[in-house]
Amino acid sequence: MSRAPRTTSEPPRLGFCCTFIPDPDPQHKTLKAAKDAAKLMNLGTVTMAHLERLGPAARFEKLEGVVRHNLAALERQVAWVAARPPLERLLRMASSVLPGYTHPVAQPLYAEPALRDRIAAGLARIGEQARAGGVRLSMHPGPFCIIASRNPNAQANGIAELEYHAEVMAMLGYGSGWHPHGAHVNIHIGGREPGIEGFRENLSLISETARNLLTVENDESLFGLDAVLRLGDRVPVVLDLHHHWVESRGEYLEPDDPRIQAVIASWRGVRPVSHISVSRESLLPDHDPGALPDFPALSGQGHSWRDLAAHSELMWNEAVNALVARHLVWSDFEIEAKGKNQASVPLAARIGRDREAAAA
DNA sequence: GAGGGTCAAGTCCGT
DNA sequence: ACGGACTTGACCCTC
Repeated sequence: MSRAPRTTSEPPRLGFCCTFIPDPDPQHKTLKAAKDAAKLMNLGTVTMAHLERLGPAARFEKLEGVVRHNLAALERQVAWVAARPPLERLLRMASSVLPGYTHPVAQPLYAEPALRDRIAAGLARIGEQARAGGVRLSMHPGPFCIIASRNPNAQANGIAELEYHAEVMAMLGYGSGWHPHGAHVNIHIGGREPGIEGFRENLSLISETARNLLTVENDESLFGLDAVLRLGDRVPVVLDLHHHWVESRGEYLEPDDPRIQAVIASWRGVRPVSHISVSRESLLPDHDPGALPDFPALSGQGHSWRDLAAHSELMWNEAVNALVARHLVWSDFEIEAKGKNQASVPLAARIGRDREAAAA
C-alpha cells in the first residue's frame, strides 16, 4: 500500500462544509437576488421520483442540467476556497454532485457517454484546481452510507454509496494511494449490530480505492472515541470533539490527551482531520462565551441530550475556539456550524490574528 | 412567488 | 408506533 505523500508537515487548515452562504450584501436588492447568488455557488439535486415521472429525453436533460450546474458550482466553491488565506483552504464537498448515482432510475443515464465524459472532464479539472490552489478536499456521505448492517440490502446500498463517493474522489484525481493530498471519505459505524467487528470484516468488501480514502468518525451515542479507535490499525479516525463532549457527557479533549496520539497514529503519516461544533446559541442565550459549555450543568438545567448535540449557527464560544486553535497543531478542522463559511471565516481570522501576535 | 407536500436509502432516540 | 435528527432542507407542484 502506498503512503505517499506525507502531509504531517502540511500547514494547518480549517474549512466549512458543503454549502456556501454569501455575505449579506446590499448589492442584492431583493431576497431573490441573494438567493440566486447562493444558488450559483451551491450544488442542487433532483429527486428520483421526479426523474421517474419524466419521459426518456426529458429525464436525461433534467439530470444532465443538474450535473452541469453542480460541476460549475463545485468549481466555483473550490476557486473561492483557493482564494482564501492558506489557513482556510479546506472544503468538505456536498455528496449531491451526481444525484442518484447509485439509484436504478439514474444509473443508466450516468452510463451514457455524453454525460460520463462531461463528468470525468469536469471533476478532473476541479481536482487539478484544488491541488494547484492547495485546497484539501473531503466528503462525508449521509447516514445511509454504512458498510455493515444486519439488513443485507441496506449493507449493499451502503457499500454502493461509499463506492460512489470513492469514484467521485478518483475522478477528481484522488483514486490511488493512501489518502492522497489528505483527501478522505468519512463515515460513521452505523448500527449497534454488527458494530465495530462487522465494520472491520466488511473492509474486505470495498474497493482498494475506497479503503484508501475511508475514515471513521466517533459518534455521539453508540460508537465513541474508544470504540472507533479499535479500528485505528486499519482506518484513520476522524475525531469529532463535539460528539465526544456529548458522548462522554462533558469531556473536552486536550491535545496532550493520550488518545490524541492514537488518533494521529491511525492516519499513518497523513495529517488528520477533526470536526468541531458547539451547542446552539439559541438554546443557551445567557451562556458565557468565554467558558466551555458544561454538559452536566446544562443537563441539570433541563437541556436534553438531543438539544445539546445540535449544532450552532456560528462559532460563538471563544473557549471552544481556543481549543480548536490548540488542536490545530496536529489536526485540520471541518467547522460543522449551520452558518458555514459565515462561521469558519471569522474563526480562521481570529486564529490567524492570534498566531501572528504569538509569532511577533 | 409563496406555501405545502414530497423526497432513495438506516438507525437510534424521545415521545 | 411515529417523528426528528443526522451531512445538508431542497425540490416539485399547485395555486
